[in-house]
Amino acid sequence: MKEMYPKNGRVILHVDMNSFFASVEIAYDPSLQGKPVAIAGNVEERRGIIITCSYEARAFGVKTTMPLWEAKRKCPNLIVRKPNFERYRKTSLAMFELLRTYTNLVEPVSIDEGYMDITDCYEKGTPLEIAHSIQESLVKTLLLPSSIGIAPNKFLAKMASDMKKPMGITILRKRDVKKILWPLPVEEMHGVGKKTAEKLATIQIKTIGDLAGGNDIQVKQLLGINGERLKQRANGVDNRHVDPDAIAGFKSIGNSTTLPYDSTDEEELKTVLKKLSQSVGARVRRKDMLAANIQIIIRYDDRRTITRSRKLENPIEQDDEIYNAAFRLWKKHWNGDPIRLLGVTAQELIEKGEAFKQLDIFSYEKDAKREPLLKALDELKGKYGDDIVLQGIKNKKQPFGDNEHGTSFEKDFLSDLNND
DNA sequence: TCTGGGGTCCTAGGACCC
DNA sequence: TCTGGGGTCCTAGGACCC
Repeated sequence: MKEMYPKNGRVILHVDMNSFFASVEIAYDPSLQGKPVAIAGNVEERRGIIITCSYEARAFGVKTTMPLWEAKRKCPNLIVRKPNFERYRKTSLAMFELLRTYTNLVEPVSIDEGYMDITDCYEKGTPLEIAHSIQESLVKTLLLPSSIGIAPNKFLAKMASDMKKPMGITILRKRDVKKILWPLPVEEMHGVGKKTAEKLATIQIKTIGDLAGGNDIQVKQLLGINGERLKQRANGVDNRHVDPDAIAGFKSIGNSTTLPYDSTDEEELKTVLKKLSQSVGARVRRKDMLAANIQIIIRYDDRRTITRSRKLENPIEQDDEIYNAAFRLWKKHWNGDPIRLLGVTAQELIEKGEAFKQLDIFSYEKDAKREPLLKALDELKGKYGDDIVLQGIKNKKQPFGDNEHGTSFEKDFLSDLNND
């Protein structure tokens, strides 16, 4: 059984929790067991939509993103709960802790799914035995159902976990790709949405098999670099590693809200912006980070959506700083039409420690190799004043470090010095 | 009576520098 | 007088996913 996979191949699991939010609510309130349960945003408002729902609700035709009124029409006995994100985050942490008892090579992808590389876990059993053990533990300790895909790479594992829900375990071998994946519509592929499927249809690519055998040049012309990747995946090829640190380097923190009604009321909108800025600020500070760029999102009553962003001279973290940046963007770019949704996002996040280092000019002094530059800096400072020199460094963006930017800056600086 | 909120990655054009 | 090409940064938007 242990020869199930080639010696040099990998064994990747994709663990996907079934209707996670609804399952967590049911785990907390067992009286919901076996009933049609849905989690919906804006429960009181006309704009509530289904975020997720139990399989009992799905049997009535209730689906994710369906407006609440429609879901209730399809399933009059639907039990509707508001989302409890704090609860889901905690449960998610517990779930990933459980996965890490099998291997450290666990890569969370979202709140309710992740990849595991169990290639070196053969002492714990066959891949199938390990998957069963994980699934049972998740039920026993957290009362949560899951589906698991077993495959030689991430893409196939992801496709496999989708095949049997709920509580499924599916093995997808490379040699099964032709028989199992190729007949499926290309839209079933992870990474292919409606637009990409439409584009592919123009060159007669309708199934995953069509894409696998598609003309390289045509596909690339149509979809760019993504086309090449998708074609490889369609052929069962995916060399991405399971990276446990991938989630650590998150790129942005944002909050947005759909207003109860479309609004042009400046005071009202300012209050919303302020609230959003506060919540973003709290989250940024909790992570000990600073934001070097603030973005706002405006969605108008006709669903037209614009984003406007601004890079900041100095990274920020405080609520009022974020609000000021957001307000200025809003003031400048709002065309006066009724607004349906507002959002504030902190981008280009840097860790506080890192930010300090970047501004710490004296770090040069610790590095003997920087001696000539340090002298040059002193000379420049004497000539133009500290402020101007520091501003010059800032504008170069990459003043320090041993990378190529640092080196080129060093050259720039010295050549400036010689020319002037 | 329509379609939430949290993200990531990619593309493309203009500014600017060399 | 006329005028190249490469590289990076910034900004905006689109596609996709859960």
